[in-house]
Amino acid sequence: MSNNSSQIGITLSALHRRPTMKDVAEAAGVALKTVSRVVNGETTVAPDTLERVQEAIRRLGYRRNEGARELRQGRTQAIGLVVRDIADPFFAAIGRAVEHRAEEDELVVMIGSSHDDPARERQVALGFTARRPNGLILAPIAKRQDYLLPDIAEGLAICAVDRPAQGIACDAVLSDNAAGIRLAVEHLLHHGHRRIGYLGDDPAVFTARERVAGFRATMAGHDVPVNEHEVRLGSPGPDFVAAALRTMFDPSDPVTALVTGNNRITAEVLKHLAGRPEQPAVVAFDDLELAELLRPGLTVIAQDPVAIGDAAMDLLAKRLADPTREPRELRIPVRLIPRGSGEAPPTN
Amino acid sequence: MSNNSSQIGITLSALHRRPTMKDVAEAAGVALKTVSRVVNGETTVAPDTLERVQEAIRRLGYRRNEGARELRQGRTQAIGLVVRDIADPFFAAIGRAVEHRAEEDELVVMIGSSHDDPARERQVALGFTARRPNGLILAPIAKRQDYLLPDIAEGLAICAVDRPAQGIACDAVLSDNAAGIRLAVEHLLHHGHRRIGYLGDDPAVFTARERVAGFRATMAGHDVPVNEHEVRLGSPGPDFVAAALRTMFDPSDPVTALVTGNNRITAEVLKHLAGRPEQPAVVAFDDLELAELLRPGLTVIAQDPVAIGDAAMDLLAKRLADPTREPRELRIPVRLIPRGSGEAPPTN
DNA sequence: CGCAAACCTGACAACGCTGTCATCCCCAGC
DNA sequence: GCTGGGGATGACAGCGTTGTCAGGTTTGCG
Repeated sequence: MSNNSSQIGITLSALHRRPTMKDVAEAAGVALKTVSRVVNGETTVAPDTLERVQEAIRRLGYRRNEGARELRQGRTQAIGLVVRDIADPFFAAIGRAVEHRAEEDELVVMIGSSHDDPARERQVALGFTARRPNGLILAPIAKRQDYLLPDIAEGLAICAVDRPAQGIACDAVLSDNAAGIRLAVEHLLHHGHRRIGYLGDDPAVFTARERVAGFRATMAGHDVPVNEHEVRLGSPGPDFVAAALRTMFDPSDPVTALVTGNNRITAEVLKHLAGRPEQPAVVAFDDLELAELLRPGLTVIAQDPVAIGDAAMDLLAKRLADPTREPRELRIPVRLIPRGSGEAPPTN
Repeated sequence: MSNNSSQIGITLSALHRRPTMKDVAEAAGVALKTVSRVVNGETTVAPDTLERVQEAIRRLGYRRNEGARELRQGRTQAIGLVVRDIADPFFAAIGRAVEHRAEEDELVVMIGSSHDDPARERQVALGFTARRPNGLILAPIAKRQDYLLPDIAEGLAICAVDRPAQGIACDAVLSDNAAGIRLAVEHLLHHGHRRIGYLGDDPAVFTARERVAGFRATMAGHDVPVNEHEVRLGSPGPDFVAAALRTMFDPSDPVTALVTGNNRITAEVLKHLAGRPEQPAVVAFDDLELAELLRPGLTVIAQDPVAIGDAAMDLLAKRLADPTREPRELRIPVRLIPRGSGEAPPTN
């Protein structure tokens, strides 16, 4: 190796070159192709040849170079996973599911976060597709994903999660956002609340739109009027939440319950409520880790990220098997986990 | 393409073959090698040639096949990351840091979980190294990692995190476990506690040993006697925790404070304490997401997973630059986040 | 004008593997 | 003894890229 010269000082096993099929073939006294047959478990190898080759593989510690194999075959046995933030428990759980399924098929999972930046989404996704993976699972942030069109044309299977993709025809796995909020609202209505406030994310976000629509639809379906100043949408943050709560607790007509539209808003709301006299019933979209430790308890609408990841892998497999199939949009059910909040009648 | 025949029904852009450098070269009327020069930003290309090639690249939508490049160069521009569970917030945060650094260097991150299974650790790690990545970051679970010796000999940079690796010489980045527990104990001692219980993980776990050793050392350093039945080590779980608490709250001589050795134990302890009359001061190793929402507050020893991931990437870079350097073990400081618990004097 | 140096370009091999096809051998069957 | 067929093996090309080296053209300068 050329860099041996710069490796002065290395003692014994100075940077050994990996054994290749060629090395194994020489050691076993067979042709390279025969080694390939053995490595790939083809059955047309005579027993004693097989034995000799396997022995040489063991002796040299040979392992197949997947990169070379994949170049030859035109596809990398891998799945790209682009999420908004892998440190977000929701996406981490999706990642776990994807990884679990990938392992069964001996696929490598390449992971990256967009951190809600459209340019990064694109950069990370294209960085993955340049490796020619079998599939790409993507939590879309950018307005359009049409930068993936060439990859799709070339046979890449794509599945959107959390939000649908735009500008490309691909499968998608989404939570049933509206139904989740319906569960939350009906839980509160059922226990006697009528003055219910809603705090949601910026309506530019797809899921936020679906959730607030679910809120309005459910309230309307039960003939409960909604005061517009009790439906507040904005970027989660202390200022937004503080202002929203101030309006909702206007003494002339305070709400008795709150529905929060995502976990960042929930956290902010709970922090604010700790310092306020009003203690409205809160039902939150998104489960919180350790929510069962909170006192009072917090009733939540839990998404099912593992089911989402699983379903996404299913859809990828189906698309790889039949690239012509119609793109499908799957809705994963959410469920209400009652932990006390909203189960007492309104207190004012 | 051979599979065009099976693609009956595809309309317009039936599975296009990706353009290669050869295609670009033909389109631009230059040699393949010149395209390579342009793609790699070499400066020895005449301005008008450059222009022609770039135009052809744009027109064909050419993107370099990283797999082929990496085969040629012998290394995949990638980092393998094997953690215990990517859905664990601690490892997810390490993942985020690694990914962030990797992105700067245009490295792909391959991620996988061992789920505390030595065989899986090995399988996942070897699956990654078969792709010849630049580096591997590993949270060791298996007794020994010597299955990686061939990869090391071939130039793979390895860095252990969370726990040291065994059977191989490699860098490691660990939390300063003993110092963390010292902070916890001294926090309690400082506020008047003397009867302090310790609940830790199974001593088979490296970090658990370091932490309980920190507990004993600190108590001894302050001349506070330790009752053996108040130091309980075992696999986190309801039964273990319930039994441990029963002993510690023995009416004849109950503890007034508890130190918990990891987050699973902490969660279990808090659940149990909610149903008990005793309300000892708890200081926990590992921060909990949303711990600030808990009432009463929970003082914690927070590890710094982002710093761990960062440091691991640093060490990999240094090792790649100089494969002969001595392996180093880095200790990342932890810090105490006071949130109220343990700040009042003992109540019994 | 001549020659070296600098610059630009391309032919070719190789990275490690697999697909295709050819070859060889052995034995059954006539 | 000859042919056919099937099983075992190997030679070779090629996946898409980059490193090496050689060749050709231009420029600078004595």
